[in-house]
Amino acid sequence: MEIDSLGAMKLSVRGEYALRALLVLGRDYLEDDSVVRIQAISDQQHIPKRFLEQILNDLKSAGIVESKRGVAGGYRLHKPPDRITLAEIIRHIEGPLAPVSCVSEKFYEKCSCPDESRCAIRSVMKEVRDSIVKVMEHTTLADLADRARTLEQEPLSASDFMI
Amino acid sequence: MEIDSLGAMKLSVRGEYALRALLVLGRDYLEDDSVVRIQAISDQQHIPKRFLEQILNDLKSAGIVESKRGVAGGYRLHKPPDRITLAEIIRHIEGPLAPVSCVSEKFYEKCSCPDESRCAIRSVMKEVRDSIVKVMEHTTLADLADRARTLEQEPLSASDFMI
DNA sequence: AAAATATCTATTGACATAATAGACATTTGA
DNA sequence: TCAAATGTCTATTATGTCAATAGATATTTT
Repeated sequence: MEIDSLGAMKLSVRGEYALRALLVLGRDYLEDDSVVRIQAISDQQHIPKRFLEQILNDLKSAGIVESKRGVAGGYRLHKPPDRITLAEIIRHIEGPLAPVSCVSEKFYEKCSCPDESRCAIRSVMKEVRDSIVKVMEHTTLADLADRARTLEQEPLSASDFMI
Repeated sequence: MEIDSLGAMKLSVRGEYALRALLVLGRDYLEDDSVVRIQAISDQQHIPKRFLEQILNDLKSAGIVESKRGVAGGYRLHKPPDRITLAEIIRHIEGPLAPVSCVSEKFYEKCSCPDESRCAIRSVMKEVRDSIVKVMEHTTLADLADRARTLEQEPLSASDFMI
């Protein structure tokens, strides 16, 4: 293999930060209009603050979060956490969930293979896509927050060190 | 979303070319030592020849293909197509199959989140990883070649145009 | 010896990513 | 009313990878 080893089907750091930030907002979500400061998220999740600004701003334009300015300002989810799926978040931040664009539902692009409609690779990639989407569409920020709460209460198991 | 839209969990073009080239070698595989010329693969799959050289050379160092030099030279699979999985190929060309390195079996890397062992995102990403790996480990070049043969015999179905 | 092929190493242009920076707007509350 | 703390917006930069290209070399067959 090359020196790089960056990874094939990988989330960018930006996408990872987005998920981490939204997990915080999902956990702290209340029906009133309380907000969480960027600085708090940045501290808690070790995310560069200025970079996080951009990401949250981006998520705002997607209608996923909303913001309040001023001295008591900050961010909150724009809709309840059980109505925000991981698929929605990642599609906005990164684009297609599919491993190749020719099997993407939302971002289809023709590929360069000789006959796309009879491409065996494409047909396997469709399976991969479906299995990724199944998890991502099914999991909401509320699920994530629940899971986080559960994990916090559990003792550390040895099997969690290396997987 | 940003202007880019390159995609989150995507295969690189290099990886796609590798699969397409290997599919050709898988289909043409014979027990004798017959080889396929780079030029033939390049023509058939519309892959830039010089780029394909690099990719095949890389696959050779992985023990996936072997080559024969000289005027009747070319490439062939180093082992039977039913013993080469897509996972093996992509891991060599691109690295981890996991969406985040902290859930990778073969390329584990620590991530920057506060407590990896209790990270809810990680636990979801493990599910994603497992479902990707399940397909990739299970599918061999022989499966791919079979599938290609089947697809070629089938009439074009309308549903194959847009998915 | 000539022709056709693979091999190796280096380099390039384009692009995206991740991060940084500075100027600005808004809100609160002292 | 002003100052302080926050979010907003627009640029810019450093870095790195990807995809492709190029040139010189080695090997094999005829």
